[in-house]
Amino acid sequence: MSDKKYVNVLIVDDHLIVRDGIKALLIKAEGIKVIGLASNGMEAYELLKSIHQSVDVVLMDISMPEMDGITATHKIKKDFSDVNVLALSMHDDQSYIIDVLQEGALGYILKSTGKKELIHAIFRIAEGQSYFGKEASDKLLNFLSSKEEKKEVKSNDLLTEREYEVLALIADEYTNLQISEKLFLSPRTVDTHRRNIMQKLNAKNTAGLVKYAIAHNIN
Amino acid sequence: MSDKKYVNVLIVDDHLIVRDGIKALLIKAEGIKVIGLASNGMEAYELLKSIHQSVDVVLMDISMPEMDGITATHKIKKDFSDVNVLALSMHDDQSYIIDVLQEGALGYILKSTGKKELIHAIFRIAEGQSYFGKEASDKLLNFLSSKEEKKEVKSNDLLTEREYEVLALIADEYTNLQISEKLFLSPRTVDTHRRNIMQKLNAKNTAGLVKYAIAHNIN
DNA sequence: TTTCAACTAAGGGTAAATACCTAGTACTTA
DNA sequence: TAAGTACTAGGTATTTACCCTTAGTTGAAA
Repeated sequence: MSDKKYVNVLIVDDHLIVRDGIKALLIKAEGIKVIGLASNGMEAYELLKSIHQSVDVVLMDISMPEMDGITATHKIKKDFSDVNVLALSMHDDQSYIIDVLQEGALGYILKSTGKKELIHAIFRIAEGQSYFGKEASDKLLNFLSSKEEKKEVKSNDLLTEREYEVLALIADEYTNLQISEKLFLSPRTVDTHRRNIMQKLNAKNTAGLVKYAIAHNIN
Repeated sequence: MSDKKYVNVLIVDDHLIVRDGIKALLIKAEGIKVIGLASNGMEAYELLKSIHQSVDVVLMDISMPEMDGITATHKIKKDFSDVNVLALSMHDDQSYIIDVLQEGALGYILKSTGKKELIHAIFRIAEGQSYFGKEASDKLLNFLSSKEEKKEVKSNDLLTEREYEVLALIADEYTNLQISEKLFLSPRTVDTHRRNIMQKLNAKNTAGLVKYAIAHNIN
């Protein structure tokens, strides 16, 4: 992108107002051009199929319906490795940061970041360099200094259809028994699903499950 | 505001990018002027102390640190009753909608709403009329047709300091026993707090508590 | 065609949460 | 000074969640 005139940006966020807002923000920034908008990971991926040659930076929200930002980043880097991803999230949870960076995002900043820092980050990412907001840096250092690395790294499989279904009902305050009735399953099966989900997500209990469900828009 | 030239808007949201984004959005809208920004309810309230005469509409996010949008709306309508509030949220949970409307907000729209609808809503609210996005309308009808009205209405007390503290730890995946150790309490006391919180929030179990905690930025 | 993942289900536990109840102390407010 | 609220904590019980393990079926992929 060294000799291009603009950094071409694709904004991915499920909230229209946020999307339009960031677009309006970036329009006034010199050297940046918003060339696309998508409301979820799937849409972004489909859009990139036709315009990936002209996209320099994807501004990627993490929590979205249809396809979340982490999955989308994975698919994008797999198929369009020349497109750089900057994760933009409200969450400063260590696991999201780690996850999306493992999928190939070059940077991570919070939505509570200022306009200046956003623009700076976009230019950095466009050059193929990394950029982390303060919170992301802290969490990263925290992660690197802990010994849990391997454990966490290998636990990034997505949930299965059935597991998503069960998780959604858990987050909706259903008990295992109620879930089993709703899904025509044995309570023991629901119990098994529940514990499998907990293991996959490194959740200690229901609280952890619900936090994941909300962050990933599962419902 | 009938003979003013502009609808003066105050934007309240905890995410700087969202705040700046909406501002950039509205700047291009004819007849609307963004005259203030605040990053939480407390800041908005303090700001209104000096400029409430010139504010027509407060665009109020629901989930914020320091002081959430529901509490802020309450304080604003109490002290500056001529200022109209339009709630702007990512959540379409019935309880938030009901809560903020009970505190005096005139409208409720989601962040997934489009720019056009946002601007339309702002003009409606500025005129003292109500405006609800589709999702809010649906939930409202749902609420009105249910018989739980009184039960829900009377259960809007805020939690106490201690209860917030306990709730935060619950959402952080601590068990009652761990919480009791952290706060130097008897496990029975934590249990009592937990059940009191559940009653106040109409939560059925831990899942309900965590959902509330996240939506209200308790941590 | 066998290997694997997803889905199903159960035995046999322990730990934790949920429910209903009472009750003391400390502090504030009417 | 009486009433109320927050905070504390216990008794007693049931229900639900959580843990470890095994295992059958199905369908898809290697």
